Parts: sequence; C-alpha cells; structure tokens
Amino acid sequence: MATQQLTRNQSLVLDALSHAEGPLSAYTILDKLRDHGFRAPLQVYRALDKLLEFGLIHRLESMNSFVACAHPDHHHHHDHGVTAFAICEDCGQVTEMHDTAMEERLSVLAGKQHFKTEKTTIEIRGHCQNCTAE
Amino acid sequence: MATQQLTRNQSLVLDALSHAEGPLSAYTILDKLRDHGFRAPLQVYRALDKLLEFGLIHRLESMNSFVACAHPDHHHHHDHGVTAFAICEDCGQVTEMHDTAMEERLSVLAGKQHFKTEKTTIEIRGHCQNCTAE
DNA sequence: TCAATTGCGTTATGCTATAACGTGTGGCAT
DNA sequence: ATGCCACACGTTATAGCATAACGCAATTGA
Repeated sequence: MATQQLTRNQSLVLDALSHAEGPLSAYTILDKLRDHGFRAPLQVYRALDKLLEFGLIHRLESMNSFVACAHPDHHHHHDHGVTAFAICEDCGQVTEMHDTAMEERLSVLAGKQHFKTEKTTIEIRGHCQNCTAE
Repeated sequence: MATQQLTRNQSLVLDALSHAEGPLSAYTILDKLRDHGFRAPLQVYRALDKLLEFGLIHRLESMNSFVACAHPDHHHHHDHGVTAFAICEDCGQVTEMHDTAMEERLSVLAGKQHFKTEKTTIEIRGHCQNCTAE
C-alpha cells in the first residue's frame, strides 16, 4: 500500500506542521487554518489523532504540542521504535533522535519490572548548539 | 542543612501525594484539600512548584499529574540524575527507575547534537506485572 | 525604621482537550 | 436499488489544566 490517503483536514494540519519552524499547539494550528475553513478545536484534534496514528507526526508531551515527523520517506505507517526529542527552550527547535542502544537499555529497565511497554516518551529540554553559543 | 522546612500548604500537598495510590492532578489535590481550607488552584500550583524545586515530587508530563518522589531519605534537595517512570495504564501505578547506563547514553546523544541538557523526561506507558497477568 | 522578599488568598482569565449531537458520503452485501 | 455500516465532518457546549494580576501579611536584614 502506498502512502496513506489523507483527508482534506488531515492534509491541512500536516502541512501546517510541516511548514512550521517548530512545534505547534492544537490551537495555534487552528488559528493558522481559519482561512481554510477551520472553526473548532475538534477539527484539529481529530486530524491530529489520525496523523499520530499514521506515524506522520509526533506529540511532545512536555509542551502539549505537535511536530511533523522528521522522516518524510515513510511510505507505510510503521513503528520507528523509540524516538527521543531534544527541545531547545530558546528557539523552540526540535531534533528527533533514534538510538538502538538506548532502546535496548529501556527494554532492560522495563523487563526488570516485568513491565509491558506500549509507548515511550523521551524529551530532553535544554539549549541547542546555536542558542548556546552566545 | 536538614530537610527543607515546608510551609503549611506545601506540607498538605506533599502529604496528599505521599498518601495517594498513584499520581494526582492538581485539581484532584485541590478537591482533597478543600477541608483544609484550599479554595483555589493557585494554592495547589504554588505548592507544587516549590515541591518540584525541592525535588520532593515529580511531574508526569504525559498525564499532567504529580507523584511524591520515591526517595524519602533525601535530606537535601539534590539532583538524583535522570529518572524514568513506568506508568501502568490499567492501575495507575508509577514506578520510579534510575539507570546510569541510560543517562550515559542520553548524554552521548545530546552531545552529538551539541545540545546542553537542562531536564530530561522519560515516561514509559504500558502495563505493570500485576495488570498483565490476566 | 524601611525596603525587599516570600507566601498567601482571591478573582479572573486563558489554554488544552473531549463529550455529545446530528449530517453527509461512500462502500458493500443483499 | 435498498438498506446498512463505517467514517469523516461540523457545531455547540463543557470539562480539565494552568497562570496573570492584584493586594495583604509576615519575615528578614540593612
């Protein structure tokens, strides 16, 4: 199957996120899409839910906002394993990171507790290279 | 210096969290403390802010709620490094985990991006041992 | 004493997210 | 074709999470 066919609303929301500099909140997206007919939060949230399900976007728990996935080459919505995010508190830039050693370690940790992992959130707040060099 | 002296409000909030089965939201805490004179969200949030600052509680980003720190033996508020949380979606139980290998790995990842880490959030959602055994 | 700091209480407001209702459309088995 | 079902959509209302802004009281320290 090729890339998941998106509805109009889903495409609009994904576009908004893709063209944004950094993460956007649902309400910020709503404002950006008012010209395209969006009027209510649910229109955004429903699209976000689907895009999350398709693996096309990520939710940043620590800031209640959303970013487009950094891997536009995914033709089917499959798991990319655990993703860690580096979030700059100054400029808002988000860097997506994948690391199998880290996954392995998390798996061991969960295993010790006989814990069955469904979803893992890793978010590093701090300052990116650009913003550190003052 | 011995254990940080807490104000009345801070003590009440900490007690509420300490005696709770699982994580509590700010508004749940507010409800629990109405009998003790709490009337407004800010009374809770201000106490929570201080307790977080003292390292006596943790905030769970993925569920907008708070838990007492699992290390009651800390006599000064120092860093315990990175903490990972295993959160059971069934019973709500939260297990606090520390792992230096994990920290090391995250440090390497951040270093690769020349990212200066301020705070790291690791939250594993899933099912604990008890709730898995059906 | 005076200023600075800190905690507190209150009111109001803003931001984040979902419930519940109804409509329209397209697929599909009968 | 008819009827059914699933799904996306639009709308209104409401629930849940968090902070702004004001003023007061107590404490501390110069």
